[in-house]
Amino acid sequence: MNLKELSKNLGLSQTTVSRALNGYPEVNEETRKRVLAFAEKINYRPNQRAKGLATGRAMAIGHVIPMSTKHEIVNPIFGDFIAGAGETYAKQGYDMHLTVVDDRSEQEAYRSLKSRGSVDGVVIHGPLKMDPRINLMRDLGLPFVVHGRSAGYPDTDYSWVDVNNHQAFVRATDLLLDLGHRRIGFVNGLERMDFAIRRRAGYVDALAKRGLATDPDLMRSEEMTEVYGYRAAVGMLGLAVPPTAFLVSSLISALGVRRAIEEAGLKMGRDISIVTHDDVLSYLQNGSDVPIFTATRSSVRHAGRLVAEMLLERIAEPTLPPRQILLEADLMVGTSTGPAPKS
Amino acid sequence: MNLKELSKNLGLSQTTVSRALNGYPEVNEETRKRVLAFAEKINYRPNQRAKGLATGRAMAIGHVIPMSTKHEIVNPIFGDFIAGAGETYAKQGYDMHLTVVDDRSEQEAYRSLKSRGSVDGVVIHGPLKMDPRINLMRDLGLPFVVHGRSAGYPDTDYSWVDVNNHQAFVRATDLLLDLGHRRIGFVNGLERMDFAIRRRAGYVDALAKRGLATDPDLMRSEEMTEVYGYRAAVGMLGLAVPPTAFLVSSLISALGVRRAIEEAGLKMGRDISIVTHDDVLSYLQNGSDVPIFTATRSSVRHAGRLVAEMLLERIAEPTLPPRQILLEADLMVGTSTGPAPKS
DNA sequence: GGCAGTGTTCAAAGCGCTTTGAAATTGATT
DNA sequence: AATCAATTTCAAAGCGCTTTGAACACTGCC
Repeated sequence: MNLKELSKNLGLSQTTVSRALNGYPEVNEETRKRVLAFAEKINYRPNQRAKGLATGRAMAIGHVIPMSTKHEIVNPIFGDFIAGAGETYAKQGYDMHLTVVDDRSEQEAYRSLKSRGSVDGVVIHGPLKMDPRINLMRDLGLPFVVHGRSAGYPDTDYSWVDVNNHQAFVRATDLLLDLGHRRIGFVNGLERMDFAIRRRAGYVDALAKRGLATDPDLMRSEEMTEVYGYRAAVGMLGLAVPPTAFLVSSLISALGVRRAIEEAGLKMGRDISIVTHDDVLSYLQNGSDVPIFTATRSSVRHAGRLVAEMLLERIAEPTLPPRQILLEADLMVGTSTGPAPKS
Repeated sequence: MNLKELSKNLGLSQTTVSRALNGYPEVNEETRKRVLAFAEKINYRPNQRAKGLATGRAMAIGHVIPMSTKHEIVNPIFGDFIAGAGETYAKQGYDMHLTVVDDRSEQEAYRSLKSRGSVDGVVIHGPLKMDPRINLMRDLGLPFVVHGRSAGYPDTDYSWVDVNNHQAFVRATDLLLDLGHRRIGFVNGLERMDFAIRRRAGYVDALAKRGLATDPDLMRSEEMTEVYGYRAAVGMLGLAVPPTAFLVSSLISALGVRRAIEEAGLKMGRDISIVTHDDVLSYLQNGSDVPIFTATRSSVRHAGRLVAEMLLERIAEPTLPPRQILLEADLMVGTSTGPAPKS
């Protein structure tokens, strides 16, 4: 059933019915009630494409998921982020449009979204340092919000929601240093990613503040899988002077680190400490009452909600200046940390 | 730039340009080349909504993700499934449409997708036993493919792609039985889900075949998180006669089971065995060369590709009879299994 | 009675595309 | 030269909605 038939059935013009349904004031209250009641009864819902064509708005938000052909990893935080954002979209009547692309054609994907008019705005995931997508979005005139930040652009130039990664990793490192650890293995994410750069800086700065130098043998950077965490830890534990603690960028990799530790016959929290970042993924809680891992914690789902809200706000008021939200991570003490063993 | 302007620039009618772009035969080859070249040059892309309105096809596939308000879990396999499906969609020019809904309004979400004309078909995720969505899809006349199956409907009545969960869990249980285990703790997923029912049946049948009874104390069913695996294992290990092996429905829960085992001072593969199901998630490989866990293995990403292919095929040929694919899981022996310890 | 103002409804145009049915052009055939 | 068929192009209608500008029906007021 479409608007035409609907209005014929009601003995009204399409105009009036459309206005009644969309809450315009120039409709008699009686009439509106009658229209709404009937529409409800027959379960009428306007065709989204036709509506979009007429209004020029897609009522949809685009998410582009790059799928590197090399390291075929799907970002594990993606599901939770989407869940948070999707909640907000649903509330405001927006749809979510997903595109999976191999990383070579990512820019093309954004262009295509714009020129085909499929979305009113996009979320930029996993920003790199000086990410070209930010300039691309500006050129395209497509509203966007970045989940994370992109060093190289002034922070106030675009809208983003980010965790204070630097601060979080300074605090995490400080905690380990306070416990007496001096050799801290750093198991970071891919350092083309902005977040990983900032975490590394936090780690390095915290060491420097106490006059400690970094040791390249104690710093790894990779896609954050469980196996990577395991390998990195095995490697570092095999050093002539192994670390007494690990600082890890993801709970998933931390699971791998723990595996390596236990395989080496060491006890986590006694022989060796771990601090990790925890994105509070729903299927991977960090323990229940007492956290397993001491962790910097920030919910990616909550970030998803915030990003979506900010983006919809920008779409509604495109002239507003860019907005930013910097979330502070909690530092939760769990059972994975303890004083450095006397050597 | 739209079709109207484009054709004006070319000195042709919209009709001809449209046909040239869409590969219709009744266009002079010269003309087609000229049109394609120009369109390429100015980077023209037809407006998707207008196209959809004119053709009646949305060129989009819907995925509805229920977000239970109670146990706020996002299915961890979702990312990988989407990656697989997205690949196929991209190849064939389809978009992906996501809706996040709380589970009470799930049916409404499907109705809405249909009546608003947002999608040409949908994928049904996480089917329950006798899942009402299957009948709903039929009523709506919306093409669909189920990822999994729904007991209660005849298998040949609808299209699905499923893993042979029963067979996989028979084999897994047999393996443990062959190793001499007699008390096998079963850490299953939610048993309203079809896959969990079948796995349970596999476990029960394998025991029965050897004349062994089930013990309710050794069977748990929950949402498959890490913490659940941990708690379930802790509980069972505390029994008067604890199990000597665990059969687990998800690698993530298996990580929790391992944690419980190690916390109890036991060694996995020697004191106690684990067999788990492994969905081959990209961020959670089951070890590298030698699997950590002995596991029944079936790639959810591959399933995503198959589901997408099947759905697009159904959309193209709606009169074709339903098709089914039953995937057999591999049984990979890792380091988590060994003979039952002598008691 | 005429006018302005208000409230309510409507016909028709337009969003950007596809597709139908007709027209124009060409070449071959009689 | 006339006819026919095949090839190529076009104008216009239509997809289902919104929105503009006009019309209609009241009311109250001079």
